[in-house]
Amino acid sequence: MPELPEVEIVRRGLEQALLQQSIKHVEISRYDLRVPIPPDFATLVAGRRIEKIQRRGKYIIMIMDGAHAAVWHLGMSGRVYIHPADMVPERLKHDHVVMHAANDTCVVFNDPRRFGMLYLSNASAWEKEKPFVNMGPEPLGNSFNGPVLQERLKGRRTPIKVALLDQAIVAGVGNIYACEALYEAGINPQRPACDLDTAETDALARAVKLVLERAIAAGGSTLKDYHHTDGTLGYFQYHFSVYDREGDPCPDCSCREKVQRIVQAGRSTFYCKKRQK
DNA sequence: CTCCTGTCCTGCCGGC
DNA sequence: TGCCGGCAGGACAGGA
Repeated sequence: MPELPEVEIVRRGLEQALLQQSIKHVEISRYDLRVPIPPDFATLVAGRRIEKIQRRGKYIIMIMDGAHAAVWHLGMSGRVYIHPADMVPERLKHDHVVMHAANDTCVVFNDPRRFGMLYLSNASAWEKEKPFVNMGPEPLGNSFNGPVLQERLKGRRTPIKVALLDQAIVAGVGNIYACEALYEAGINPQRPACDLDTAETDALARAVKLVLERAIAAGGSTLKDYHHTDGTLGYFQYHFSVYDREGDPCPDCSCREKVQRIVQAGRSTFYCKKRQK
């Protein structure tokens, strides 16, 4: 899925297309996402004006008049297409939700694996919902830095890679950027999280910020089927240092090592065992 | 508390 | 060509 950078790109696209627009109507063809869409979602959203579109971790929150907030997660395979008013969108398999705005912009949520999530909350209380109660700091905000990260890793003997995937440690980091940040910081993904010293957590916090910012600047990464919200492809030029590059030479060519793939907590980790200590 | 496993679901790719 | 196993960006529940 969409990790933080991809979700942020989607958020920006939605903001451009929908801010201050009213929702004319919503078509829902499948309610049975992993967490089902509430049956009255379409009814409650119809006629509402979108006042703000926020992101928290990998979630998008659309604040509407009438004190509603739509909370949206794209899961592993979710995509958002934004069709301008003059385009009649072709109906694709797995288009589960189609929102029509007053200006005839049409927003489509397509999610083959249906791991996504879409529900209604309250505009002033969405942060009290389950996903956000224990969520860690926003990595790109001022409240995330080396000391904060070190504090949050205290007592966690789990491998640092696995800890980075825990949304309670830091929000929005997924499998790709966890690998990339650890490579950038030169830290072995298998190190127990609480063993990192001050200099290392400092380097890691900086690396997390760097890889996320870089990816946002590149327009979100293009991986297999990731598309921008306008349906155009992302940047093919952008590629990862280690993620999905097993056997490739380490991009830090001075170490002359090959990228390794291991499995941690059931998920692939890619790293350079020479560069990452 | 932490940590480990299994599960939800479809699509795609590689091997035979 | 087709079938089958393994794997995929996430998050949660349940149990040790």
